[in-house]
Amino acid sequence: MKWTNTLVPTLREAPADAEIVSHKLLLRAGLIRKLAGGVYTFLPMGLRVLRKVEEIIREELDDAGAVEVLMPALQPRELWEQSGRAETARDVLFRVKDGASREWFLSPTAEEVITSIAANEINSYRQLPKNFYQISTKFRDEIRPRFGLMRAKEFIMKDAYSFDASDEGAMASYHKMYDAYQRIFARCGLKSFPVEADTGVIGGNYSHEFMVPAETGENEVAFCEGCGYAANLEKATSNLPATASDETGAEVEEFATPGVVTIEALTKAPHQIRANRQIKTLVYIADSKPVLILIRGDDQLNETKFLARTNATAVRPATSEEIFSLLGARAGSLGAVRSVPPHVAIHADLRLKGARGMVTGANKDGFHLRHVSMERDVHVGHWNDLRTVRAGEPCPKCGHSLKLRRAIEVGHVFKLGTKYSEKLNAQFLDETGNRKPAVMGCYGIGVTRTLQAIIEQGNDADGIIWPVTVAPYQVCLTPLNVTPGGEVMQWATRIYEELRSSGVDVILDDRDERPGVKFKDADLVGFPLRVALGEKGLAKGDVELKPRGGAVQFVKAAEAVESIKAWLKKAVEATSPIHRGKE
RNA sequence: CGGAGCGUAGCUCAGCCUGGCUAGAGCACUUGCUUUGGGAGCAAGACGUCGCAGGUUCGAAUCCUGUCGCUCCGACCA
Repeated sequence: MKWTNTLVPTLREAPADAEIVSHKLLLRAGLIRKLAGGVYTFLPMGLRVLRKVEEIIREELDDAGAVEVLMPALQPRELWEQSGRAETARDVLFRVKDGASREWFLSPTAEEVITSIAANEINSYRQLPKNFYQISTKFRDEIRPRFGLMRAKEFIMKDAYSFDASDEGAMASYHKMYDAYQRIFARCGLKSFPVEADTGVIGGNYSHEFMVPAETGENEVAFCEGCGYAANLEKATSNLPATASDETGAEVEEFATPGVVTIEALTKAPHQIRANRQIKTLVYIADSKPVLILIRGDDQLNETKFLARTNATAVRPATSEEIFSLLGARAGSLGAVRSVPPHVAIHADLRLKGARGMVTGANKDGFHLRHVSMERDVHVGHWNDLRTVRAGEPCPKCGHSLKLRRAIEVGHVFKLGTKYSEKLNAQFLDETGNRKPAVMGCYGIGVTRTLQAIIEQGNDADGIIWPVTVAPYQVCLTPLNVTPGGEVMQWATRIYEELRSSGVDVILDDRDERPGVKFKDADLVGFPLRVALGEKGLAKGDVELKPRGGAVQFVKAAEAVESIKAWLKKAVEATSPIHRGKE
């Protein structure tokens, strides 16, 4: 490709609405342009990267036995009603009506469609297992699009769905995808790591997210350097000792605490009750039913864990009016010992199990209770791990100290089970002639997000540093004098043609610009190898090879093509350290 | 949806508080000359519905009201 033939609108300054480095560089390097919040056009350089990431995904998934399909973005509303998600996913669904007022959803994902295909086309265990994938535009009405491609209303996702005859088969499919993901991200030059993820109402332990460490990531991950344990903070647990029981059987006693409405305030004089001796009482509404949640005073509720432990589809904190009408007291004086209506379920964090001599609200404004024993005084209906892990707590597997870090979620693998196959009748006949629902898994990769994560991970003050496997062009040929027919252009053209005919991805910067401009642009866009040709060098027969972020080396012009190919070969190998077990 | 901020040239921004002549600068763009190994210099030029609508006023980019859009924090995130 000749530079003057394509469009690479680089910017010296980043548009003011870009906040994080990868977003700025996407704009400055001319990869994308914004049409509206969360909606972007891919310009030639951006599209080339996107296609390369997609191609890596295709190669690895095909290799892992998945097959590509393409499902419609327009999906009939009725299908989503069948799965129940017309309601549960309503907030993210884009709805459109056709001329006959029929309602359609723009696909945010495709479990419904693929499962209906399976329901119609897969009838026998002989056809299983199957794994279908597609790479397509997805739509989600994100409340708040963010950071360019990181969270967009319209984005490109690879979604895959596996169908198996048995649970063991589903696990095998799951692990195949898990392994493929490791290779995909490694080949994209990304340092990524899998973490245990929340599985929501479906339950089970078979969900992993693939994370790219980044301060700007929207996820927080707990991990252990001792044994490799890693989990999304929404899911992470730790191995903390139980709450000590200070005291023996004294009766519950009310005491006045005027004006004290926080855990913090109760730790101070005159009460001086340590936070870990307090019970925090939270009121939530789970699908319109009020519930009490008890957490130790020094702990934080993990809403995701709580949601996963109820059968509710949605939970939210109760409003202050709801709290008052339920318990007759305001937040700050709440407790689960007295005046709790019998229909209200009480959930408690496991860390409170067996705790005695605790302090909690009296459900009477300005009063608390002391000498509270969880077992004796509180009717806990559900004991679960509901707290949020903190850095420094012992790893649940090996006891080492846990660390926390922020990360970008680029992929997710999930064992679904039979939830969708049951609702949408994706059944098959097994060896014995019995009708069974297929056991499903689903697997997503945010392709556009992955692209941005690569930039977030690979950049410096000069611009993007692309891994050679996904760079828009692997080589940027930079003649410093573009006079037609001149010696520099003659050499540049010859090398350019030879590289192209041997399949090297090369862009020829044939602009009549000063060298500084060309160098700055090449660095900004981030081509892995820049080959500069100037009159001075050519007088000695030399051209200059400069890897992005590396040192210059001179090679003879006549040997330039071979040197470039050799460099690329090494670079590709270095980016793909994980080799497939191919015969 | 709650909180905060911002909308002036393709990009970055000044001007607004304290209303006043023809609305500015840098970069980018066009033409010419010079320059030519890390975002050149000089000269000339083109580019604006000051987001939009209404109001106040002799007069509005500037003040007021409404509205739309964008960004950030929070809530939310199959």
